Parts: sequence; structure tokens; C-alpha cells
Amino acid sequence: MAVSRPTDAHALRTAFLDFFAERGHERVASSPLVPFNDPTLLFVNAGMVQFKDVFTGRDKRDYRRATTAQRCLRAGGKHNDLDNVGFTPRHHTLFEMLGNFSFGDYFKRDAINWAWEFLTQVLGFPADKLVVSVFNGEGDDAPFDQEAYDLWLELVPKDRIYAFNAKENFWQMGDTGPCGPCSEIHIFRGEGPAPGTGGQPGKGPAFEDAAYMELWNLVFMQYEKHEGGRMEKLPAPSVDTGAGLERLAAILEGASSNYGTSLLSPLVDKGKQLAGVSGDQGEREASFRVIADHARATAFLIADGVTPEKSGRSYVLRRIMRRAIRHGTLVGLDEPFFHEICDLVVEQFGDAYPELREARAAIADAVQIEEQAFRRTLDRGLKMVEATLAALPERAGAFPVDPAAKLYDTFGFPIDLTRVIAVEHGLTLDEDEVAARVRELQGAGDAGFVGGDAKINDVYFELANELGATEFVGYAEVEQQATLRAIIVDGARVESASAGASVELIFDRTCFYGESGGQIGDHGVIVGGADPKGARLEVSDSQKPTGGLIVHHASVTQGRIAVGDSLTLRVDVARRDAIRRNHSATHMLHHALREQLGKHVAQKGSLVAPDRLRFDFSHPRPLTLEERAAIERQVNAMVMANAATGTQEMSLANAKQAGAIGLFGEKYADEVRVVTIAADSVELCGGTHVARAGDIGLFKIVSEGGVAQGVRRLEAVTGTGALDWVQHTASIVEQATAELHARDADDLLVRLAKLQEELKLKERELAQIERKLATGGAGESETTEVAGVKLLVRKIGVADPKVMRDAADTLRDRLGSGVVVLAAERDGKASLLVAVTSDLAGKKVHAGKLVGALAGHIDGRGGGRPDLAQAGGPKLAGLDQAVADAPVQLAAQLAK
RNA sequence: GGGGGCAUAGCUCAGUUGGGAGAGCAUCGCACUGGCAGUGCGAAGGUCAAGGGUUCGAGUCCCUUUGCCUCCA
Repeated sequence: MAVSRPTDAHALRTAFLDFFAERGHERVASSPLVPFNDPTLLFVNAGMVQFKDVFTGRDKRDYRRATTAQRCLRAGGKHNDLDNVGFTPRHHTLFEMLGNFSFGDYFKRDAINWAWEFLTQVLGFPADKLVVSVFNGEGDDAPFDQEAYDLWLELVPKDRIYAFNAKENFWQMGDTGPCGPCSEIHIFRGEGPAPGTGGQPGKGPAFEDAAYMELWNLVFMQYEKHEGGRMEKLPAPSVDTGAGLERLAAILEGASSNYGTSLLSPLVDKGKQLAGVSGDQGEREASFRVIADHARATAFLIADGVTPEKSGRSYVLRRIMRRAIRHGTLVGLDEPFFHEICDLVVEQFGDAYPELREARAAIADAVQIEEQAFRRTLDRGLKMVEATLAALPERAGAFPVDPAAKLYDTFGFPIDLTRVIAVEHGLTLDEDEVAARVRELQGAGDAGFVGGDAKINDVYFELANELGATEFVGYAEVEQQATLRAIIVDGARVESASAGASVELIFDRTCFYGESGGQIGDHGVIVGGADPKGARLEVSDSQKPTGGLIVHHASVTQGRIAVGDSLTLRVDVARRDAIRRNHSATHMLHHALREQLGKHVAQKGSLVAPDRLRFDFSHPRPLTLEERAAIERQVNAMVMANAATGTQEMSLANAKQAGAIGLFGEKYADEVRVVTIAADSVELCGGTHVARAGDIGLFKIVSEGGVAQGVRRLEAVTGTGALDWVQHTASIVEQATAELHARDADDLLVRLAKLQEELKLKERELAQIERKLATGGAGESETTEVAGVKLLVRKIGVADPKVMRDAADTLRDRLGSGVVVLAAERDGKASLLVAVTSDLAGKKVHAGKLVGALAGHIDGRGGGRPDLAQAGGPKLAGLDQAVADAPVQLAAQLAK
């Protein structure tokens, strides 16, 4: 036996991979958690996901056996167990799936024998505790899996072989596609050997029985299901197996729960250490488990390029992080702690998953930022809960549902926390009721997950397999003779096409760059061909749908083309040169951002077009003008240094060694292209670049904005585009300078500030003068008495509401006790204002009612408070009547 | 991507059918005090995020934009 018995979970993982590597399996690295080319899936949730297209035959690999330790995540989407995690021994968000795969190579015999050998020989699990199951032929069109049954019989006594129906033991990828029966291996965890079936397959305890635990699932893909359910035998059946590392480790290490294994217990203990406790924490134990589990998920997700944000996968991550932090507060971890647990994950798993080490700083930063943000949210929510409690009537028995729901939905305050506080105040809160109210508020919008990537047409897979990758010669050439290998019209392959047709073309080689890595596809023309007159095509786009296939989108403007033709491909050079400038500038911008803002800056997306470049990157706040200027200076300094750019093919490992920047979670081939600019900027990149940095001419940022929380977007121009922008902007400044009679552009700002200051002063002065005019010369003569109440009525020249109020104030104070009525004209409209001294307001006289009565004369409406009210209307001519009517209306009010 | 919300003095925020822009803290001044802490009185500080609309009148209502918080897929 070559592989020796492992002592802990990490050694178990290695032992598994070694075991299958020794048996001819390619050791394939775990794919990132974000599925590649699968828009239907939020996260990789099984070991076989990265081989999906291989099983269906759409994709090919140069090996037929593979083994992986695949990180998987179950957290988002329709059915997730998030709420259970931490409270049961085996629910996890992140887990590792060990698997061995056969792509049309070995089948049931080897799969069964190896699984048995690994469990009993390598891990030393007692054979008499293991029971297995096969498909019994019920519930689907496939028959009883006699083959598997017979094979098991060679290893296991008859009464430890169970047979179950399709629900348990038949697997399918989707409604159609590869499928087949499966066999499961379970372990009996009670005392002694596993009890038998009583000799009858299909009879006996169901495996839901807590005494049994599933260890390994072997899927035998031997059928293909077609539309309508018709089942066909596959010529070369495949094997897909999966064994949960956490479970195997629990048995190996004799732990009653997965949290007691060497995978998770160091994380649980770290949490306890930070909380200043040790040993079993009873009810609080679950919180430490949640923290441990979620720390793993958090560290891996961030390493795979997911950041905690408010949409999609990002939101799932944030929810996981917040749940962990919340459980931290439950056990007294009131200071940021989670980043320390996540850092321990990096240490513990960094050997098996080097991507964790690479992302160490990014993980720490993202977690700390999220911890701070969530604690702010908690503080804010706490205040609101207190406010709600304070507003509650004395004898309320329950915390009201609506505020609790709003607190959660709108302000992100955990429902369970609201309940805890309510209970502290002797109130109850039904969490289910609140959750129901939240769903109501949500409007039950269930649109389903919409992924980013579009589904790839089968025809491209077919062509990629048949023709292989298109040779790209466009780094050096912009014109190239090539043989036409395929023509696609409306998604179907054709042999020829004539003028007027919209076609997609594939050649054996091309100088056209297929859109990828943010750089958009080339335009150009294609000429020549077998047609005596010569064909001509305009290429409007070049795409790279899959497998290195470069597809030219073109319209035939002249002549006729056919598969096999030799044609001349000519890229639009001016456009390509502009793209080169923008692509190289993008790299330099990336470099400058990391220098000026910090290493937390990571590319989140980019667009390289001929007229502009766009760069999205992680950064927590808007860029200041100074930061933007510093970045521009640095990029332009690199341009002026005019260093030659270099490209080099090397292995991915060497590239990383050289410090090349790549994208988190991006899938790279083993051989990568590395682009170096001025020795500073080293990036993995397949794009086209300038020969020397100086070719860029000028780099200018033209806009800055946000796309999501923590993600900023810069847009910039280069070369002639930059010149256009500068000239346009400069001409605007010059015109403005001339307009304001400023000496120069600097003076322009001074002039503007001065003008604004002056304007403010003038407005104040004007208001003062107006008020003086309005209040000036108030003699006793104007004042009359109506039923013992002093009344001052006056028409004034200013109708600005504020000035009228000030004027009324002054006049009212002068009266001591009484009523002031002001009338004025403004913008061709009539204005009225009534002010009443406080001794009368609301008691004898109501300003609002009085002004309302007078407003009728000007066809207007109005209102206000008892002591002050305003009205306005369009009928200027009625102003005098209103003035005359004032004593009458006042008398009427006083008479009541 | 959809829903819910926020943006008011340097800071934290109030502003309830649309009717005079506020509080606390911080700042400055004066007073009490041997000095400090403290207390009292007073002052300064606002394009109510930006732009448009409705209205006699908008911090308040409507639309757009920007920034931020939050829930959900």
C-alpha cells in the first residue's frame, strides 16, 4: 500500500489525491467558487461542476481521469441551509468535496473497488461498519443496477447492500443530458457492526436514520436523457464521485461533529480564545461554530474575487460575514474579531489552497471594513430600537411588528437582536411574524438569479472541437492571408455566402483580435477569394466565444465566399492603434492606482475601446481631485519615460513568481502571456499593446464615479482622444475667462468666488433696504381700531415673502398688541400677509382665517398659523379691495 | 437587477395635512472663580446634496442626477 494512513484532515486530503494520482488520475486544482461559464449556478456546489461540459462532451481535456479536492459553497439561492449552519454537526456553507472522475474511461468496477480500498485500507475504516446502496430500478426508466450490485457483492456481505429508488439513487444533471444510477457508501455509527438488511435488498433502515452517515456518492453516468424522457445508453459511460472531506475527517479523527475535526476546531478555538473562554460553551457553542464555518466561506470567497456588496454573489458573502459578526456579538466579541479568524483560515488552508495566501491582505482589508460597517449599522439600529421603545405606550405587551420589520428591511438591523432587546424590556416579539411582514414589504419579487454570462451556442463548441483554437497572429501582423474554415449564418453552418449576407467566419489563423480581457474586437476588411471578381467583406466585430475560437462578424458587400477560400484579412489599423494606446494606458493606470491609493486596489472590470478606456476597481470612497491629479501625473511620467513594452510567454507559476498581476478568480491556462511596461507594470494579459509607452502621447482621466459599494470607475482618454478633450475643455475655460474679464484661468476662480460673495452681500443689503422701505414711517395715522383691536393695513413695494415677514414682524412689535395686514405686488401677482401679536393670536384673531377671507379678492388661496399667514393670487386689481376689506373681515372675526 | 431609506450648522441629529430653519456637542466672547473644572449669558456658523417641476408659498410634495445605508434575487 503506497499511501499511508493519514493522521489529520489535511493529510487525508493529500492522501486521497495521492491515492488516485497513483491510479492514473490527473491531479486537477480546485476551481474557484465562482462558476466559470455557468450562468445558472450561483456558486460551485459540487465536485463535478468544473467538468460539466466534459461530461456532456461539449468540452475536451487531454486527460480521461481526474481527481480533485474541490471547494464548494452552499449558501445562496432557493434552498440553502444557512440558518442551520452551526446548529447541527454537519451543515456547512463552505465544504470540500473529494472526487475522482472518469471521462469515458474506467467504469463501475474500478470506481467501486477504489472507493472501498481507500476507505478500508487507507483510512482503515472497519469494513463491517460500512453499508452501501444501489439503484433498485424504481422511479425512472432505467433498470435495477445489477452490475453495481454484483460488484459490491464481491466486497460486502449481501445484507449490507441496500437498494433504493430513483429519489435516492439516481442522478441527473438536468432535465436532459447525462444521467445514471449511483451507489452510496454510508457508515454505521452505533455500537458494533452495522445491522443487516435481513437478507433482502431494498428492505431495512432508511439512511436518514441518524445512526448512518453518508460518506461517498458514486455516480455512474451511463445514459443520456433526451427531450420527453427518452433514455439512451452512452457509448462511453463516465464516473463522477464525491466524498465530503469534513465527514471523512470526522470519522477518521473520531469526532462526533465536523466542528471537532482538525479542519474546524482550530477556528472554533480561536474564537473562544478571543472571547476569553475555553471548553464547551453549551448553548453558545453554536455561535463559535457559525463563526468558524463562516470564516472559511469568507476567506475562500474573497480569495476567489468576491467582495461583500449588495448584489448577487457579493450579497451572499456579505450575509455570511454579517451572520458571523452577529454571532460574535452574541458571545461577547464586541471589538472587531472576524478578520483574525479569517486570517487563521489562510494559515490553516494556505498549503492546500495557495490562492488564499495570495489574497491574504485583500481578505483582511475586506473583512475589517465590513466589520466596521456592520457595527455602525448595529449602533444606528440600536438607537432606533430605543426610540421605538420610548414611544411605546406604558402597558404594551409586544414590540410592534412594523417597526421591527422596517428596522430589518430598511436599516439592516437583525430581527433576532430586536427580539432580544424587546425581551430585556419585558416585551415579546414574534420573529416569524416580522419575517412575514418583511416578505410582504418585499412584494415577493422572485425573478430568479440572472447570471452575467450568456449561454454559449453549441455550434461554437462543435467548431472548437473540430477546428481547434484559431491561431492569432495579430500581435505582429495587421494583414494576413488565411484559409476560411467555417461560415455561420443565423447560428447554422453553411458552405458559402454571397453579397448581402451577414456571416460569422472562422479561419485557420487571423490577425483580428477577438474580444477578451476587456479589449473589444477588431474591425477591418476581408478581400480576395475564389470568386474571379474578388469578394469583399466588412468586419464589424470579432469575438472569442469559447476554446480559443476567434469568430469574425462580417457582412459580405461584394462577391461570394466559400469554405476553403484563401482570403486576405486586413485590420483597421488606425482603430487598432487607438485600442493599443488605451490598453497599455489601462495597465499603467492600474499600476498608478495601486501606487497612489494602496494595494487594496484590484481590477473589477475593464473596457478597452478605441475612443476611451474604462477601469473599475475596488476602492472604498470617491477619489479626490488631488488623487486624480497624482494618478494622471504618474501615468504620464511613465509615458514620457517612453520605455519599451515587452511580452513574454511563460508558465503561470513563473508569472506569479515575477509578480504579475492577474484577476482574482480568473481561470488562466498553464502557459500565460505577460505584458511588462517600464518594468513597473507586470500583468497577465492577452491583449495588444503599444511598442513604447510614449506612443500613448497623453493620458487624461475624464470621469470618476461609483458602480457599486466599494467599486469606483474611472474613464480616461489617450492620444488624439486626449488632445481633443484637452482642447475642448481649454476653450470652454478661455471663453469663461473672457466672459468674466478675468486675467487668466486662475483668476477665473477668484472672480467667481468674489462674484458669489458680492451677490450674497447684495442680497442681504437689498433685503434690509426693502424692509426699511416697508416698515419706514409707520405713523399712528395708519393704525385704526376695530372693536378695540389695533389694526395696521399697508401696501408695500416688496413682495418677497421673507421681506414681508420681517416687515410685518417689525410693525407688529411696534403695535405692541394688534393685527398687521400687508399687501404687495410681485411678478404680476398679488401677495397678502397677516401677522397677529401673540396675545391675540388664536384667541381673538386667527391670521390664517383672516388671510383666507381676504384672498378671495385676488382670486387666490392662502393660509398659515394663527399668528402668521400668507396668501397670494393672480388678480392684481383686487389688492385694493383686499386692503379695504381688512377692517371688515377683522370685525367679523371679532364679532364671533 | 428590483424594493425600502438617508443627505439640514464643524460633529450627532430634530423639523407630523406645505406657512418665520432648530437642538445638543464643538468653536468664539463676556461674567462668576486665585487658577482649572464647572456654571450662566451671548455670538458666530446654513446655496436644507445638485438640477428641474407643482404651489400664492417647498427643508417638507413630484421627477432627474450624484453620494451613502439597507433588504431581496
